[in-house]
Amino acid sequence: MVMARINTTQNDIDLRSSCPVACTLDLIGDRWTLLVVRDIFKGKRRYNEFLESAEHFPTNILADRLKRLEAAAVIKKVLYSEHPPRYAYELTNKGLELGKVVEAMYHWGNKNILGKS
Amino acid sequence: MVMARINTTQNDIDLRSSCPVACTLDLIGDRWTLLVVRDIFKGKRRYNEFLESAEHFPTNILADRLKRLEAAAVIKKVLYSEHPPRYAYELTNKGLELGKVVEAMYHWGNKNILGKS
DNA sequence: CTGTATCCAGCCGGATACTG
DNA sequence: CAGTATCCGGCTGGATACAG
Repeated sequence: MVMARINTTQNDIDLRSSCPVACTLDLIGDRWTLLVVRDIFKGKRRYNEFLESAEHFPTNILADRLKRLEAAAVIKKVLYSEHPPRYAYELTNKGLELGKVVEAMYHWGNKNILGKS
Repeated sequence: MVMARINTTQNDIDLRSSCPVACTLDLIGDRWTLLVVRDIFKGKRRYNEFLESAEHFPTNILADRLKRLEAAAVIKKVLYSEHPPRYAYELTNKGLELGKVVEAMYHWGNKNILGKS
């Protein structure tokens, strides 16, 4: 059942309910999406930098997640060189605010999975 | 590639890297797991109460996620009636600390998807 | 009520090749 | 470098039936 839909140009995202937690999970509830956001927080900007992450994004998955995140206005592409055109991926305000979620996961994982601090 | 493994009695969970965010996603990075945690925070305790949530858990998915979360010591089963035996699902300390993550998602979804507050 | 079992379509992940 | 395309096995999810 579909409650609503994130209105994007290309990539519609169905929302299951009006619960903010469920909505958020509909957008970022998978094993890869938030790693892109994490990488940008860590200073990465280009496609190849993401590919080099420790978790080894499959390239098709990376391309898909970048599109989804851009469609949801969490990230945006910024042209930073022409001939050939090259883009950098930046967080929007929406994306920057996801920092709280990433941080919470960082602390939780550190303490409750890795047993640090 | 497997970096490490959450040592549980039944349900081993592979970790892709030593990044706390990636580890956390390996455990709760899907569209359903955190909804169980959310429901317990909302006061739900029994199998049927979870099933009645707005998002309509498929019963096999719910059973699987309860097992995973129990194996990872995020929740625990508490016997609260005998004849027939009935269990309530409670959060452990580990689970309670996931509240930060759920809260962060709640606020983010409210503001950035639902457009409230 | 509290699950388990089964079926199945479809998506996801993983690998790899290819293109501009 | 920055992606796109393709292939494929397996898991996920969704529905439903069944059981203690």
